[in-house]
Amino acid sequence: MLRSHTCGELNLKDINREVTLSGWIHKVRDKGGLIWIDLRDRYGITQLLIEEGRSDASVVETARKLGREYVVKAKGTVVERESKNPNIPTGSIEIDLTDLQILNSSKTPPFTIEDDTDGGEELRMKFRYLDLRRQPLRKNLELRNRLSIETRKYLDDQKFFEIETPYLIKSTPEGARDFVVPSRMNEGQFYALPQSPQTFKQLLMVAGYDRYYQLVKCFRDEDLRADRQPEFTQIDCEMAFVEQDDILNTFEGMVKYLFSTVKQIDIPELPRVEYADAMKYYGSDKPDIRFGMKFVELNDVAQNKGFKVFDDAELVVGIVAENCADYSRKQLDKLTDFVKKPQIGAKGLVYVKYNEDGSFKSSVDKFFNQEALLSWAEKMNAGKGDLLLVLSGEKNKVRKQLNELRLEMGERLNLRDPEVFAPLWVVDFPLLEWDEESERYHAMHHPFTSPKHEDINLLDKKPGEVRANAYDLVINGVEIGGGSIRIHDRELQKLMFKHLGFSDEEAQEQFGFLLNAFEYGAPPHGGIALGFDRLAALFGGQDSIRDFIAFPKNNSGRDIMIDSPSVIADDQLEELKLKSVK
RNA sequence: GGUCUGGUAGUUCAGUUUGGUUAGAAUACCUGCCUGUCACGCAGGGGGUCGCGGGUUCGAGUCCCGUCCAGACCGCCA
Repeated sequence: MLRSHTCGELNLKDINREVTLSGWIHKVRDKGGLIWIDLRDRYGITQLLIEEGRSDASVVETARKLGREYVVKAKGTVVERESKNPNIPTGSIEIDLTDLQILNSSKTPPFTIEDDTDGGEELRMKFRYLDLRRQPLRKNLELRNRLSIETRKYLDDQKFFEIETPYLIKSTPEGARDFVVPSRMNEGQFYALPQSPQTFKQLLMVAGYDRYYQLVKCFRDEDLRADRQPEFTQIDCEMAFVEQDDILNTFEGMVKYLFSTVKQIDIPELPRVEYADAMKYYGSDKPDIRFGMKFVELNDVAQNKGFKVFDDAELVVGIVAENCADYSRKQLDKLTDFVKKPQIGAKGLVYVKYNEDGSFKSSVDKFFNQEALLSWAEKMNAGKGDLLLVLSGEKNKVRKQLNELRLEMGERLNLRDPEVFAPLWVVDFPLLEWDEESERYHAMHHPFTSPKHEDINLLDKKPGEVRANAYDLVINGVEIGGGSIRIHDRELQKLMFKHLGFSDEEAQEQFGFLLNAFEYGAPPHGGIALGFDRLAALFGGQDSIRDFIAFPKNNSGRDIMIDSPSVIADDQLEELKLKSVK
């Protein structure tokens, strides 16, 4: 027998029990006459005890040969420790060894297998199987596992049906770049890996499976980020015979359920914020509402006072940083540099200090007297001791810039606690979005999203103003999910394709299967997809999804452990007709 | 495609601003001592293509040019 117990379960109730443990050598503390060994497995650490003179000589001899990460089998008796360690669950006992066998040796690992490892990012990726031995990574995967189980439980309770959809599908020009797979049996033709099972789940609705879900891998050949991987997992859902509220309520329920079962946190009713308001008050379609600092537009009090920068601006807008009037010149310069970074692109930053004595000190004192600045403060609901930060410029740009500044200030003022969760729905997204490059409208969500009924007549005249039955789930400034009520009418779908610049032929060629299906009794339907990796990272309090995926890719889309992607052999290429025989 | 930051011992970093003797620290590793450790302690030891290529210079880890790699971000991500 290799083990009778794991390394995480023995305690005082097991005293005198004969046990066999197997695991990895975490640490050896050889005190001369006494040797302690920390034996580690997935479940925890148990201390082994060897006493020179009393323990078997062969056990002492074996113990002195051990190195870090050796795999051993250890037999002995559970005894109470003379000096206990309150920091670990097994800290009151140790195993008085009678037998110790080396099951496998190990090279010295290139980094320490500790919670706070000395290993750098790249090295840990290369030896991912060692990194995964560390407790923080193990806990992340445990959390991910918990989330997937609870997600399935909730959806199963709600009569959802998990159905797998194919990974080898058809490439379409809309959306992200596809990963493609050559077909050996169909020379010169390619499959695409799904960016999402979108059309298949809609076809399942036509087929009558009115509540579908799938924890599914999706693939997008786009550049990576801390929260973006080329292959990622979605909780993909679709429902038939529903309106927007039915979907929001169902998945609001799921969000609450997950927070309650996995994090023991009660989430109150989710606010529903219109896209236009999110942009107006937060400058973002994924606002972080853990803190206030909402935008206040200042055009009426700040323009026409002789300050040309403001007078020429489409929008003058600011935020209030509470109790920051004592910011030094240096701190304000740093904030100015921050907004002037090329990635943010503001021309400058106007500040107004509302001093404790009621006076104002600003970067625009030349143009605005105390009375004028007081009117700003009143409009912004600022009090004594507060700092007003104001940007101006073209509306969409300045909102984006102030969003960055707001998040930065939230960070500086510790208002973005990773253990506080503030989910919300952002609703009424625009249906279409102008794309400068291709000079046509693109679907903001995807081409199957239905327009709001009352806005359909705007499609021809003002397509940019048409709102969609589309919604995002946003938590702590992270887009966790998005969905929409779909089009289920063939003619409306054809009309949408027309507005997206598809000819009838192109629409038929690429999405004919869907349009055809809509002729056979498609029910009203809609759905949502949640980014599962992001959800796990959010629950784990981290910004990067990488350590919530067992084997992630690096910044360049490479797996540096297995060294992929890689070149393939000539005969493989020939077989796929990707290379002609010389 | 772009911007920024970094690459020095097994590992994590300091040193580069202002070129100058034998490139340091911590940790890991090895040896010895140590009977209540648990970040064990003490003493000693080994360990370097300063990412790579070129240039400037009497002299380059340090300055210049190029290049590769990694990370963050912008573009991109329906």
